[in-house]
Amino acid sequence: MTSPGFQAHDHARCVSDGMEAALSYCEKNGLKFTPVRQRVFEILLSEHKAMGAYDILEILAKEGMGSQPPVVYRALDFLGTHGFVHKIEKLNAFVACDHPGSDHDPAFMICRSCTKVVEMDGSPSSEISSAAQDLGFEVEAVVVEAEGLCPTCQDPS
Amino acid sequence: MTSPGFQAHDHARCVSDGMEAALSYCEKNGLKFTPVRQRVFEILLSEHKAMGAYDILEILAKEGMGSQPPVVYRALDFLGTHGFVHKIEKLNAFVACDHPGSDHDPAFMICRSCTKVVEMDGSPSSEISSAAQDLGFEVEAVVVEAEGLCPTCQDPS
DNA sequence: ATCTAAATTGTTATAGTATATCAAGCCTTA
DNA sequence: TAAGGCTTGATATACTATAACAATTTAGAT
Repeated sequence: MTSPGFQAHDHARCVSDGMEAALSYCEKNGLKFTPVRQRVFEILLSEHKAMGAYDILEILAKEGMGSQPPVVYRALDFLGTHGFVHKIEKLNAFVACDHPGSDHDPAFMICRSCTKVVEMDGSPSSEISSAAQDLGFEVEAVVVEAEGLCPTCQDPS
Repeated sequence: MTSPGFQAHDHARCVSDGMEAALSYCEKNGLKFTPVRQRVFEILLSEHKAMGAYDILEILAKEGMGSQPPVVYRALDFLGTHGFVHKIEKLNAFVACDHPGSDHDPAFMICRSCTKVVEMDGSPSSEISSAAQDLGFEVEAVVVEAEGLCPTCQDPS
């Protein structure tokens, strides 16, 4: 599966494929993909944008699926642990991922205008690992977040 | 000035050199390096660790330099704008930098055990720029934060 | 079938991080 | 010295996240 980047694409596929991948991953691994967890993932899948936990909670609340912060944070914790969503540290917000379970260190491009987020593939930066090695530092996790303007938002067309 | 990395070093020099560099930069550029700003910078220089805004505020308060959040956040904003400190997004915390004014995109190694932070030099990751170019994304700022264990903390000596 | 243990959810409360707003003070310079 | 701009003081509030414990559901063992 290749990322559509910032281009227009058949987004319904993103949602259904992502959901299916997660479902089958959970089944294979004996994980409980409960209604709240599914719904939170679906909400995040519905756009390639980062959403705050409280934005998600608001939607859940309207649908009667729980109205207190722990509900959404617990779902996000589950989804994050199993690689279905990632946190964007720069924004204190969350995005869906479509590589369930893979233990990758993601790297992101974040448009500061339309807030769309694209996940880049490939382990970020051998430069980091070599700098770390020089200092004897043992890297366990890496946050890489590039903020800027997506093609559409560069164009005032 | 080469970074001492995670090694022992004459830390008094870090503080005095950092302070001096900031003072002269402010003088050159007509910036007001007021007492609160200086003190906040000094507090952050005093250890190569990230500190939360409220930790800093607590120290300021004890010294009678202002006891409300805006005091410290405004100082941090000033220091950040002019490149004296950086925010560690992963920790919601701040570290001193010793390259005043340089408009660099810093990259960090953060020890999760002792919380020491080392800033790496060199623009992080040409891999990011090339991936961005492929998608037509215009990068304005990059966050790179590697979390792990420093040499000392790997050793249970 | 039923009991038990573990995981999940509900709920309340609170901790931690950050900013908006407006009033007051201070420098600078014209 | 008056005017304007930057800096600080102070109050209030918004936003993000977790602790703690009770209630419920689920899955497995007997």
